[in-house]
Amino acid sequence: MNLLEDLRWRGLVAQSTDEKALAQALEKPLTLYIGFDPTAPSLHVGNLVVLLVLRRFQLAGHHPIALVGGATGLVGDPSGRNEERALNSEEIVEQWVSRIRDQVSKFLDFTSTANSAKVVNNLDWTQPLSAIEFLRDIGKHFSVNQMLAKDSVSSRLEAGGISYTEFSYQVLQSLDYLELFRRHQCTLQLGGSDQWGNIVAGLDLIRRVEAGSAHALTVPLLAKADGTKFGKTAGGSVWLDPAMTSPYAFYQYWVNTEDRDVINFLKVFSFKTRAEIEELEIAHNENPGARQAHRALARELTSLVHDENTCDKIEAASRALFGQGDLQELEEFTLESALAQLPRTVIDSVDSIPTWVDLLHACGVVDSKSAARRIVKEGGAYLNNTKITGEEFAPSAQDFLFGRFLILRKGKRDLAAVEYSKKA
RNA sequence: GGCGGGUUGCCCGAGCGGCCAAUGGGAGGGGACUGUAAAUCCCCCGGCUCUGCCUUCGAAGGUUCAAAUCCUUCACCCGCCA
Repeated sequence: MNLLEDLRWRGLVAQSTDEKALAQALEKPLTLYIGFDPTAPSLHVGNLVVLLVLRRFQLAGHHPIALVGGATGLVGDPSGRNEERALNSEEIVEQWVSRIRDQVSKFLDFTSTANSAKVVNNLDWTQPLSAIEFLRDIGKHFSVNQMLAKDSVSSRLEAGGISYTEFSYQVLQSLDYLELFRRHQCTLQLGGSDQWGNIVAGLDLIRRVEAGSAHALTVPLLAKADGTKFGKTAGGSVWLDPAMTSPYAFYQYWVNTEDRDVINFLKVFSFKTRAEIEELEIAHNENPGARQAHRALARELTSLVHDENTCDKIEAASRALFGQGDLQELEEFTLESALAQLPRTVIDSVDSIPTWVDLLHACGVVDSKSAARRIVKEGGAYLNNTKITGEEFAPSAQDFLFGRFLILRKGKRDLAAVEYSKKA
């Protein structure tokens, strides 16, 4: 199965320019790129879809370029939005660019001699360009009629308007493609399906300016079976940055995937072969309760985005904390490393231990003490896996496992840890 | 520029002087059932030093014993006419 067939099987192809031409071009190594605009300090799992497609291309022998939009991030892409974006300051964008550059780099191979990856920043060629040059050399090739016809623009015109700034976005992105075509013979741009218009605009520019031909391939927006947005939880996006979404929470996000999504997610995110995934599908259908496919998905992604060692610890933690076994029977070391993955708070005295409500709040699991009290009232409060009642309940010194730890649980799966540690 | 309508809790949306922390839906949370799944059913859903107190209904003032509800000014949005 070749790359394109594999992508199609995984449901990763939304639209492309002439299929035959693209398939033919892919027979030899080519250079391709994807852009990521710095709209946040970190990428999230939604960005992962297309980033991993870039990785798939590299694994298939092609030359990947990850473009970080230091320039486009200052302008704002109107695609898929019905409101004008608030502009971020240059300092913020610059900071985000460097963080996202590091993040993106983790997924690509820069050591390969045959097809090493590159990371570029479009500010490098946009910055030196004067407004007059931009208007004369680039702007002249764009027809406003066509620009207005793009979905991203026309839908905004109906929805109340668009600034000249965002209207110009497609020109900047086209310039990127042209630059990469010139500098690196880049002849394929990937992107989410909402990027189709921007990508095609780039193809036109390349054709006009360089009389060159290049390709476009878009990846569908990932849909969940229940119709809700992929990659969001109650707390917001699931980020790749471990400081923004803990590796434990990241792992849990995948383990909690709905049954009817799990096989699809494996296709989209996993680098397992078709045969391996089909095997997991059979296992899953035979015994969904075992969650084999879920665990495989969570394991692979956590190892990839974080690292294997962290993933091992999280798995051990999950087994320990969600297992049927008695917490008292766990080894201290296992418990300690399990708890290290959880939101936690430290107390330095067992003379007057705060109430369960205060401790849960201190761990940051709930926003307010009222919320914590509500949990107790509703019967969803646990200390060391034992249900507690009474809003005033406070743990006692004997409750500390190994004299050091308390495990707080809210509901079925929301855990937090309290550690007793004397002040030095 | 003129006239009219709007701005309510995370979102949508009722309320139009006291019975309003504010109807209803969605999202979210807890419970039951399960499998750390879905669906379903029940419950909760501003905060706190919690039989009470504090802060919320675009912003700031005002009328009143009492305002999300009335008046004034300001900001933003949306219609109709120019």
